[in-house]
Amino acid sequence: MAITLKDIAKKAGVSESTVSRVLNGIPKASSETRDKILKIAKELGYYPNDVARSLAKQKTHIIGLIVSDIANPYFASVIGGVEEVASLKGYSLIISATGGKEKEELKYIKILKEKKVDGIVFMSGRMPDSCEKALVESEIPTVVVSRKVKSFLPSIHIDNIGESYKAVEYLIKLGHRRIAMISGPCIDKESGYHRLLGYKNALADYDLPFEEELVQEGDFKMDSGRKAMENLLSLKKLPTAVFAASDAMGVGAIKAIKKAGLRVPEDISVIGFDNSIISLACDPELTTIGQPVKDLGRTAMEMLYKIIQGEELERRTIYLPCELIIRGSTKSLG
Amino acid sequence: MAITLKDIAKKAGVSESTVSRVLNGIPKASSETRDKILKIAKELGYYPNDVARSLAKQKTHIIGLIVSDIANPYFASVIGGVEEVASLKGYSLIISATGGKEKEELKYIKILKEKKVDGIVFMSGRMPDSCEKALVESEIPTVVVSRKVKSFLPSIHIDNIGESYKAVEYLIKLGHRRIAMISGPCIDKESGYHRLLGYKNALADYDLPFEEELVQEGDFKMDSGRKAMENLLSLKKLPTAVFAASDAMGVGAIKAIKKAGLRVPEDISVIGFDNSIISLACDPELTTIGQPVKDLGRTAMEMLYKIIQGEELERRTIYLPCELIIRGSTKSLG
DNA sequence: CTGAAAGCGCTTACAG
DNA sequence: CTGAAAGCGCTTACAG
Repeated sequence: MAITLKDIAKKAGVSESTVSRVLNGIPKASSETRDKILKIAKELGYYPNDVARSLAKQKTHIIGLIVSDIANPYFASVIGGVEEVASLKGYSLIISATGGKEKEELKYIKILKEKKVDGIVFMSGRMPDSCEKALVESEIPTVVVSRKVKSFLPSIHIDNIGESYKAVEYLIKLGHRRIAMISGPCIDKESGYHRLLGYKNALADYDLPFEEELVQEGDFKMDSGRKAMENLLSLKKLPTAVFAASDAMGVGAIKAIKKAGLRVPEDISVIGFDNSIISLACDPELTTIGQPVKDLGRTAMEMLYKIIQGEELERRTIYLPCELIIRGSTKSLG
Repeated sequence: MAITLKDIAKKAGVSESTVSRVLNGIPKASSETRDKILKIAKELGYYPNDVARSLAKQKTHIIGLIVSDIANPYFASVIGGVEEVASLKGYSLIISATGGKEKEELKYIKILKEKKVDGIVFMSGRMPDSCEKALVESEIPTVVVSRKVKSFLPSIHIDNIGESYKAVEYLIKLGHRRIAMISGPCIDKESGYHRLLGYKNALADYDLPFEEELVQEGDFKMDSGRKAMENLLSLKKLPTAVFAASDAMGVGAIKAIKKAGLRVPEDISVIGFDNSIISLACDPELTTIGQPVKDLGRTAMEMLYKIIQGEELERRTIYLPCELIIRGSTKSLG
């Protein structure tokens, strides 16, 4: 059985209240009783029961994190950022993986409510209305990562449209005119549809025609990028550059291009999105849009902390800038 | 304010005890009161306060996970496995990142004790005596992942010596006689020293001489593999094959080899360790030893669950087998 | 089948 | 400066 306040109180011949105050550093004890209590606590190897404290204080100092897949390096990095700041502020992190399934998401929101977490970071696959409703109704301070919200819930994003625009614009400025895109699934609003939109916008602004055949849809994974590129390579008129909505698809594209006997970037330039580790592993190394993954997590947790503290958020929707990282997979045309 | 048992009891005109029993499905209530209580609970939108329940039951249904770096894909995958099984068994996961620092490790062990977690999965960088002592003294059921322990603490591993042996043996059977190794830091007993040991053992068993100059120490990251390979390439007599103790270093080695104008695997074969995503991103794709990362996590959690349930563990130390995955970076000699 | 009571281990006004 | 008491929201013998 663990040592409790009562044990210390008994041994010190004082009340539990006094022990509690001393141990919490509330400065209303004579240094005499103080020292005695501290000494006994140490002797007995006392450590507080945080469950009891949470119940009494109505605060758990736990943040709940809902994510679709922990093992996904992107989420893992964001989580790393959340954890870093949470730990700094004295919070622990409960992590739940939903596999992007709405039912699981709702289940975990319920569990987190029961666990009385002080806040929630939500970054599961999509953001179904049901989840958003549950989050709002939970009245638990919540920050949403990378998902558009309809309610007042605060959220943090990257500007998928603008950053994609940046990538394509870079290709255009390199002299490319026939630029293909390997997009994500368009049902994915942010990383799918918005990145495609950025591509379209850039083409439009630079008076380049949008051609259906130059857009192939993948699922963000390497193999889908490979297949998408094979399709593009079967076109009568090849593109001179490809914008992939993820590094993995970009790497897949490079593989397909090389397999077809063409060279990157001499024959076709490829640009990715994410700056994940694989963008450095491939050959040539992939030019890409670097997402501030860790900062997304950090900032999410900082926003959450403010809300928990009752502070006003200056902005309920924050966009973090990405960085164009130029490597060997892109080349000026001519 | 959230709805409590008391609210339901009052509205239903029964005692809290009865409400508690009904809500917990303890079958000693007339279906009449039962239905009434359930109905009211639903109306009021009641959900239990798990903190109070934890205090009363002396169980939190929380598992604490101590890891050095969440963002590391290897750990992220293991965590994914732990989470999967934990969730299945009705446990939540608190995750703490230590950066591999002993001080942080001790701090988190303390926090987890205070949070009264039902069990701990420990997979931080090393396993300092102080940590092991703290874990043992905490009396919290604990499973250690990938770290040798001195105490009775249960642990789960891969056989680093044997699996490395397997990798090197494969190269030998391909006809290679001059095989270099890019090892991890030897202060890292398991992934560092033991993998080197497996290399040495294989050489010895096949009557190949061990040559100091063929061993270069890296830090498991890509850049260190590149540098290590550059050193190897400056040898008068080049190796025909290289065993890297991590995929990242293997990829770095490939880059260095290609940069020097040589080919993989025609001139030099390379084999890695881990089967991480980057082993598929590089060119050629890397032959490697595939670690059962997710299963390590799953099994750790299953062991932990048994301990929590008070069951006997058949084996306190479990080794999970790895798989030799043959890809394009290795080639038969001649 | 149901209720009153004690308990889990803390915190925190309130008195003194 | 310190203690008695109530409270946080549950669970669980024990009686009836």
